[in-house]
Amino acid sequence: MTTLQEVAKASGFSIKTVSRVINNEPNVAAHTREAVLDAARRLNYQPNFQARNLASGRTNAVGVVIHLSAREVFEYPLFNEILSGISEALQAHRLDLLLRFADNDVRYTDLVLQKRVDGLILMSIPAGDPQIPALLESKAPCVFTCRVTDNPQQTHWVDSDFTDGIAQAVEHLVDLGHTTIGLVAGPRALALSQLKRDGYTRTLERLGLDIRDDLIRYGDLFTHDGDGTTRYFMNLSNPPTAIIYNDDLQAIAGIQELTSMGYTIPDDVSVISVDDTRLARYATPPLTSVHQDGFLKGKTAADALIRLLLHPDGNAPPVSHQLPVKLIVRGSTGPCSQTSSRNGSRQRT
Amino acid sequence: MTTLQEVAKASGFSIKTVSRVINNEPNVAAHTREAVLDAARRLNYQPNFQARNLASGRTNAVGVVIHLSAREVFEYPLFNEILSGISEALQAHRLDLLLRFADNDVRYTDLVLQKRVDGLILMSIPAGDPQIPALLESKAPCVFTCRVTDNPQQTHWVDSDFTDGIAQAVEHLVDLGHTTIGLVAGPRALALSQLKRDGYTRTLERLGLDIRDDLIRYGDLFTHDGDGTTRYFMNLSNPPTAIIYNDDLQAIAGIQELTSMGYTIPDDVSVISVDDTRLARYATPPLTSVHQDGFLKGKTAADALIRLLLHPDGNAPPVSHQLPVKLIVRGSTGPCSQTSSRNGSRQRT
DNA sequence: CTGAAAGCGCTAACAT
DNA sequence: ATGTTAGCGCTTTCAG
Repeated sequence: MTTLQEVAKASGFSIKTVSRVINNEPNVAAHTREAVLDAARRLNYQPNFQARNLASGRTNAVGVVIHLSAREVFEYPLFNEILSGISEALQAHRLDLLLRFADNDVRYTDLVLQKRVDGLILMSIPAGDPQIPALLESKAPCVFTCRVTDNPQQTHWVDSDFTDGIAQAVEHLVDLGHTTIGLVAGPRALALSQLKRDGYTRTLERLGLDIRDDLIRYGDLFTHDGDGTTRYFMNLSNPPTAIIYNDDLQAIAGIQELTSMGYTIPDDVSVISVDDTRLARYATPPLTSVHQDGFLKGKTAADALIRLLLHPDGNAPPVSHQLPVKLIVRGSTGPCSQTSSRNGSRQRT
Repeated sequence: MTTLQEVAKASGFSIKTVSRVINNEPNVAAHTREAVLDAARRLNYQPNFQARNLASGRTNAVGVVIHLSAREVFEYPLFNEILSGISEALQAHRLDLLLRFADNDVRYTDLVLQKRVDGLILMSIPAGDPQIPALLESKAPCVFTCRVTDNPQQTHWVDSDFTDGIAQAVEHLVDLGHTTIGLVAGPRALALSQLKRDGYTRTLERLGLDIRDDLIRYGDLFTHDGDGTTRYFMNLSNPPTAIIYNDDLQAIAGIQELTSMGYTIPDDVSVISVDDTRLARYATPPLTSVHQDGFLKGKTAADALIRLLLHPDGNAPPVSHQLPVKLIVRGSTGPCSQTSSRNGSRQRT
């Protein structure tokens, strides 16, 4: 292991001059620079990041924290897209990417408190997570890829506009004649679940349709419908003719459940999913889905964090990015087969 | 930021004693330990990893290097499975995971040379990669998830037994009456391509069938068949009745190409893919595929690396792990529709 | 059982 | 344009 010291000795210059050359700082004579670089090359010098980091107080690494297990993360293509976006943004700034799966109360604040990374991108952190207060108090640069509901003003975040997404989904279904629509939101503690609920109720209200509490369910992410939500819906005395699931995986599981119960999709029940990952396209039938741009989400979050790292804006107000979403219509939605008094008479507002 | 120094002062003990307590070293009186821990808690002490790493020479982080772009990696589910396995193994040893996408000559040797990580797991590195020699020379702990053909003895590796996998695929096809089988291997520079070729030729030989060079093609990974291999095959004067593609994505693209050319799968052409990721199950028709266990591959590689980190076995011979694979038969393969003289008369060896 | 001193390899003032 | 001097916060000898 060659050190700056040794390069200094070999080149005949001081350690500081060598440091300047290695770090491409100005104010070094051209021939000095050459001589130093030559010595460095000869000795096969490599700067030691540990030392550099300790002395400078920076790590040139960013932590990505996901509040799920590695398996869950990698089973759902959306995270891959997000990670891909993050990774691309970081690479452009030569920042390293430290991945931390924080399921089961795994700590993540130590990443910044122990100076392992310069900042964090946090994904799917539920409201009320006990580590959040300490994190915010530490003033470490952080960007959340979803809103943390209990600290709305205090964090930078980037999120997709699920309220609008569900609104588009509901409108599409109502256009097809559906008036009884089930909504499977995610966990209550995630902001996205509340956003979806808002989009659902507001749109039904706006279109003058009834809102039934028994048609709104909360649940897990990605769960393969082990919770029986689909069965619950279809066993209601007045079951929905369309169901909006929380994500593609849930929708696929829901369709399997519906099929096993004897329903045909979309003839008997229309199904809409959210996220529109690759899974939506490969499903049978292909899913009508609310598309969100995972790559952009990741890139936007990373760029926001990079900005924080470059310009530590003491107390500037948090920045938020709301990304647009778009309903992609495929084969899992169709006209409502049940004649309904509202059918055909609905007026668009 | 609280330092050991400050905890020492607050607790009235020396910095070394505090260090011992923090690191759970023996030879500290119980009440001393209590007093120190108490002070540390009061001051909200967090060890600084940079300093600890610099002093100890270890980083407690492992680098994962993939010779593909972030997009490519995350588009293909196999890598997710591998990463998931790696991540799980590392987490058990409280090692951090640094991800590096090394497409386009991105450097990765600096990760170890500059002491950012303690060791590397390398994926999909082609033979002849110019960074390999320096890496091996540095003696840094490394595990490859595929064999690097030009340094067979010098590296630890874990790989799936593609030779056997392709053998199983060929046998299955021959059982179905196919005697003209196309093979699309990966890039020539990857060991897995050679392994597949070996499995192909050896099995045909063993079964007494002809080996035609024009039925073996090399190509990229995951390419969506922009290279026209499928078209090339079908335009041969004696085209194959079955094709083994390099991976699930290629097989899916191949099926699309075959379909657009008017062939029906599997009635006209049988198709087999390798990897058996989720994509294989969702494809239409579902793919007959050579399954490899990505999670296990990742976990095995990480565990091998961890062993190297814990027991730096100077010059012990490299360890290799060959993981079993298994052909999963689904709907993309069927009986050969062409009458052939060999049909039905073949004897299993 | 506990402590003092000497670095790890680099950066960051402040000289010159 | 170049060099000197302190540290960064911790671990590691080696002494008590």
